Formats: sequence, C-alpha cells, structure tokens
Amino acid sequence: MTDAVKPRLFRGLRDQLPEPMAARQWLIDTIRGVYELYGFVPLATPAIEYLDVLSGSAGTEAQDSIFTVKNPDVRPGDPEEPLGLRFDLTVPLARVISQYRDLPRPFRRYQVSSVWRRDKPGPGRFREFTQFDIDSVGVASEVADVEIIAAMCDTLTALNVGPYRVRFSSRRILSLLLKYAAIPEQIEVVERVRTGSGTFSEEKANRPADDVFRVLDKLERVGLEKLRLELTSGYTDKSGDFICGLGLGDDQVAKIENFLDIHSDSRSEVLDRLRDTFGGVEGADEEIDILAGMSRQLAGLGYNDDRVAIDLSVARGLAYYTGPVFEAVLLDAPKFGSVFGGGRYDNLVMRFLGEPMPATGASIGVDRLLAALLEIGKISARRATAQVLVTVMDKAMIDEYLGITFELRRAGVPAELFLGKKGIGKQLKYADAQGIPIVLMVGGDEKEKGTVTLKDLRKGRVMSAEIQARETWIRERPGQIEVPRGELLAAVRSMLAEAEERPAG
RNA sequence: GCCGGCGUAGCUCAGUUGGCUAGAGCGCCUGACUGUGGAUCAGGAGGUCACAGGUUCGAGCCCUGUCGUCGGUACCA
Repeated sequence: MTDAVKPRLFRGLRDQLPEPMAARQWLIDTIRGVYELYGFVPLATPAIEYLDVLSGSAGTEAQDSIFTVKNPDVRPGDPEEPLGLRFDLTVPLARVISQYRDLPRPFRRYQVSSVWRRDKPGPGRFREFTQFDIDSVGVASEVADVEIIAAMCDTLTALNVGPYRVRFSSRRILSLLLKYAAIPEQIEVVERVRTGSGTFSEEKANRPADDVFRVLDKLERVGLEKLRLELTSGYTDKSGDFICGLGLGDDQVAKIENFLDIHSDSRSEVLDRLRDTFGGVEGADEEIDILAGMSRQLAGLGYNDDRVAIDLSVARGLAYYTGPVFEAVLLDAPKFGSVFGGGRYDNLVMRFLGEPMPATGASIGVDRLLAALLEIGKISARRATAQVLVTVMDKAMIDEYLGITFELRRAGVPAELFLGKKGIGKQLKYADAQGIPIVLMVGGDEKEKGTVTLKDLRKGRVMSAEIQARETWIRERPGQIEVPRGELLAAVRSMLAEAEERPAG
C-alpha cells in the first residue's frame, strides 16, 4: 500500500453524524413551522459574497473573522475582486433588499443556513455553524419588534425547551445611560501593549463610548467586581493577561451601578425605577414610553413577566443595533448563554440602499441550542429512521423479503432490508444497536404456515434485566409474536403504537 | 490574537529517576449458541506513543519547532 491520505478536518469544522442530525432536523422543522405560522417567507442566499458586501458593516475588526475565498476569475492586470464566506445572514439580507427593489415591503423572511467565522473555536463554538434568522424589513414601528419577541417565545415553547426567559432592552436606553453618567463620545484609555515576554509599554488611545456597553454585557458572566475594574483601572486576569480599563471616574461608575441596580422580574417595576433614575435626562420619557408600549402589547398577548423580562444589562454586540435588543436564555441550561438573540438595525440596509430602511429580527444559534437541549435531555438523538428491519433468514427468499420491505414502505412505514452478510443473531444485534424497534423475520417455518414473525426489541430490552440464563432468554423470545402474513401491516402498526415515540425521535 | 495545560488502541486512560517485545477497561470482531438482540464465558484484531528535528549507548518519558486539542482572556457584526 502507498501512503493513505490522513482523514482529517480543518480546525473548528466538524461533521454532523446521523444521531444528532435527526434531532437537528426536528429542531429546524419545528422552528420553521412557527415562522410560517407568523407568515414569514423563506429565503436562501449563496455562501460566497464579495468581500466589500460582507465587510464594512462593523468596521475593519469585522474583517478579521471573515473567511476569504480566492477569486478564480481574477486575471493579471484586472482589479482584484476579493470574496468571502458570509459570517451572518443579516448582511446578505440587506444586500437582497437593496438589490431586488420589487420585493414586497415590508419584507418578512426566514432563513436557515451555515455561516462561517474565523474565530478561535471553543466548546460549542465552531467556525462553521448554522443560524436560523427571522427578520422584518421596512417596518419602523415597534410592533415588528413585539412580533419578533412573541415569535421567540412561541418557538421556544414549540421546542419544549423547559423554562426560558426572553430579555429585552433598547440600544437607545443605553445611549441615555451615557448622557446620564456624563460619559463623552470618546473615552481616553491607557492600553498596555506587550513588547516582549513580561514587558509592556503603555499607550494612550481613544475608544468610542460604546465600549461601555460591551463591558456591561459581561455583567452576568464576570460579576460586578471585575466589571467595576474594567470600567476603571483594568486588571490582570488569571492567565496573566492584562484587561484594559476604560478609566471612568467614580461618579460615572456610581451612576452606571445605579442603572445596573435596576432589575426586577416585573417589567413595570423596571420601567418605574428607570423613570425615576433617568428623571432629568433629555429624551428619556419618550424612550421609556416605547418600552412600556411594547411591554403592554406583549402582556395583552399573554407574554407575561414569567417569560419576558426587561433587562437593562442586555446590550449585545452593539455594532449595528439601533433600537430594541433582545435575547433568550434557557433557565435549565444557563451556561449556554443566549441561544436566540437579535434587535433592531435601522441603519444596516442604508449601506447598500443609500436611504434609510428600518429592520428588526432575531437569530437562533441552532448548534448552541441543540447542544443545550441534548445536554438537558429535552431532545434525544435517534439513530435509525427505520421503524422495521426486515431480516434475511434464507437467502433463497430474498425476493419475498424485498416485497415485504416495499409493502411496508408503500404503506408509510419506514423500513430497512438487511443488506449485509450476517446470521440472524447479528442482524438482531444490528437492529438493536441502531435503535430500530421492530424486527421482521420470515423463514421456512413461517413460509409453510403463511405467517410472519415480528419482534419488538424494546420489550426484550426491559426483560433483559430479569432474565439471567441464556436458555430462558431464547425460550421466552421476549416481545415476539407470529401473525398471519395478511395481517402484517396491522400488526406492525399496533406494535409501533404501543410504545409512543417522542416527537424528537 | 494573547497566556497556560494536554496529545499513548475506535473511546477513557495507566506507563516508575530515560532501560527488555508499550498495557488496562470499555467498544469492536469470532466462537460457545450455524432460527434470535441482553447477560456470561473463551479467543482475536487493532499503536509510526500527534508530526518533524535534536540530546543520549538507549526516548512514550528530556529539549526545540510545527500541528491539533482543552481551559482562561480578548473579539463576537
């Protein structure tokens, strides 16, 4: 043999093997069902886009995580037209909106697709992952945001994820916080730049005030102590890395803490306290009224405090959000963080269109949500799609086995004909290992009697615990029945009905 | 990106201060039991010790680099 190619995958990529795929497809189908119930229409766009279409929405730092693609058409002397893989579904949507002017407005679409980011992979974080997005483009009214929040709730309910909480706030409330705390648009910070092993040089730099939001977003993860340090002097973390502080003054930090102190399970209480705190701030009443209106509409539809909260620490990556922002967490799987999030982005489409175009939407991290549901046992992986394995007992009877298999399939019962070369014992073992619940056996005996033998492997699995001796095991033939050939379908159906399958499979 | 830990069978891991032919459990395969999945018993296959270089009489073990992986941190449109 010559050198075989080593089978391997590029870092951060993974295969999706059959077991989790079944659960994944159920997840996606269920989400799609909810979105179509809301009247959203499907859209697909290519994985590859021109790099200038992808980048720019979030500045140069965004480019660092885009996978670039070599343009095969570029010729010597021609201007380069670099390409990249999409990193989200929102930017392609903005392009589509701008490119197809005759699309209905408002345009309400859903899209489930892979996206790619060149970030460092981590647990539950891959370089290729699937997002499921829902967006309303062309609606300035907050009713569109209310609808998105409601759809998030209905989706999570349909997925049977257990208790969850959708939290929302508004980017404009956070802008008011900057006024309230008297934080200027540019913050001067001292960055520490590594110049060698263990040595640093200090450099002054300007950071936009939005950096404050980025820090606030970490509250839940790092706690108030570290948050305070990061707002002021900075600190050195466990690994010895220096975290740059924003150099805010005590008064400013105190006011931010006042703001963060406003939290309650009651939306109206949060709004009341916010009104008090932002008392003299210009424009505050108007923004708070908007949140109050959303809250009232949600309550009117039955989305109450038990699952939708106003949480002022929700900031999200604020690069293009302009209004309400929202995210959902599973209360049984808090460590997975936000599994579903979004917000209003009224300026994004303008980049392509040149004129304002309001838009709002949310995105599900399908992989993260799936991982969370598998971990808390709210969804189970199924190995087989077949419900019946038709075994091959006598090779001479293969035509009959084929016939039975197709009879089952044509009656809507997923069935597999065993195509390997193994004895009956091995075939049963195969069915058991694959999670196929029913085995069908027809040999010389059955043929003579005009019957078929059906075996429910799930019953045997239960009885296995009490049977010790192999003789007994074989003699008892747990879960096995013999029925007339003509009653095959009816018998299979009643056997399948006996143990009801969970929807997730 | 930065800091640190770890790479030994399909999986989880042992492997002494560097010393004979690299081990275990699980899984897999075969058989007992050729018409019965579990359990039990017996046997078997499977390793370039991540890769490359170096030190040494001798390296899974020590050194350097690369790759991978895990954790922290940054970023997350």
